[in-house]
Amino acid sequence: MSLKYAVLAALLEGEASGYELSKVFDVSLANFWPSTPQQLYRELERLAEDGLIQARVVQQERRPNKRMFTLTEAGRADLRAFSATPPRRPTAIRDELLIKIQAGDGVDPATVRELVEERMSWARGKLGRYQRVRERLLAGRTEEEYLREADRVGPYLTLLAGIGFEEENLRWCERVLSVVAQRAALP
Amino acid sequence: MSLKYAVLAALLEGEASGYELSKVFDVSLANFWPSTPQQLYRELERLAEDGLIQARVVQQERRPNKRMFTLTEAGRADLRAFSATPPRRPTAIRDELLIKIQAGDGVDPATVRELVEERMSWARGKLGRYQRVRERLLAGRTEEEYLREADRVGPYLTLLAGIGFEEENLRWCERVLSVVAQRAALP
DNA sequence: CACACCTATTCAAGAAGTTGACTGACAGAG
DNA sequence: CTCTGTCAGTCAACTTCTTGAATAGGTGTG
Repeated sequence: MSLKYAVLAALLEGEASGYELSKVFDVSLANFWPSTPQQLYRELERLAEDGLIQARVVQQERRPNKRMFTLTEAGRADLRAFSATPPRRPTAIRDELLIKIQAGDGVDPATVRELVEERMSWARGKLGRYQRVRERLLAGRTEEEYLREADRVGPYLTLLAGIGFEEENLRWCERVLSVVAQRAALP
Repeated sequence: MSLKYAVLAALLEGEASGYELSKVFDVSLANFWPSTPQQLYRELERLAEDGLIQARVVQQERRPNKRMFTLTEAGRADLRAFSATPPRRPTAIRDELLIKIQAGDGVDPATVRELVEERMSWARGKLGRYQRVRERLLAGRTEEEYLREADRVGPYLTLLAGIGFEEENLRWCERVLSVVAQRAALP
């Protein structure tokens, strides 16, 4: 149900093709609303049917044709209405690693350490990508300037959420490593 | 696919009925693997069929009968194997509020503030419940003592993840409030 | 004493999400 | 010159998840 609004929100950035959206979702919205290309294409189909977005076929020379989608006024209105109402469902996190850690007392400490370190390097990668997105948004301005001048701050705020989440993730991983190390050193 | 292991991990705490599990999932595992009672009952069915858990019917006087489930040795082994392999899929977060914030520049600031404050009070509630679980686990001991003495630290570590997550959530909310307030004060 | 909520689970239907393969042309690396 | 990768999608089959309701006695609230 909310994928719909995630797509509409992504289109606030301007016209995009399904393919472009699937890229955007990968790097930016993936943080809080993961979805596969297939889901996107289906959703775009539906949204176009409902008149919330408009499709326009772009003929291309040496590439497959593509359909570019734009928000309609109806789409904007729907999105605004959605954004002004409280979420019906609580935040859902699904993290396999946490299951593994929950049951990890039965596993040898070296293996646990590897799992956690893998997570850490992944989180660092993600943080790096977030930082690059941040630079691009700021475009040389300080954060203060940006927050005063920018038309929209929504994308920046959600980016901060992503950054904060990964940083917290890293702190937690450190904690796990230290606990595991200490226990491994005992009897 | 991983609900399976979430259930097995929950049964490490000891025998439980489907109903009890659905409660446990609500307060503790809900943090990283949400699921509805229906999913649990189906999963328990399957696990019992596969011999990873054992069912035992308990006749009750003034209550409906219940089936209590225990891990079998096969279940324990399967869970151990799972816990020792790297997660195949990355952490997935689904947070409607973030969509609303992403598109929130079109909404009036007072409404945004309300949404964020609602989230904050919800997060505080969750933190409170986590703290109570923490007290129960520590059972009067200091954290250090607990980490040395306890048979299992997995549940404690995932609890810390939940606490850290909600705290980070609150920090982010504060940030959003301050940005929104500052922008509302401008032209 | 009425009404709502708790225990304990099951059923059915539908929506949402996942997986994997297919098309077909071009661009760049080795 | 082959091979991999990118662009821009579509299709089908499948699994998982969500929603809502049914059952039915018991316990607590106002």
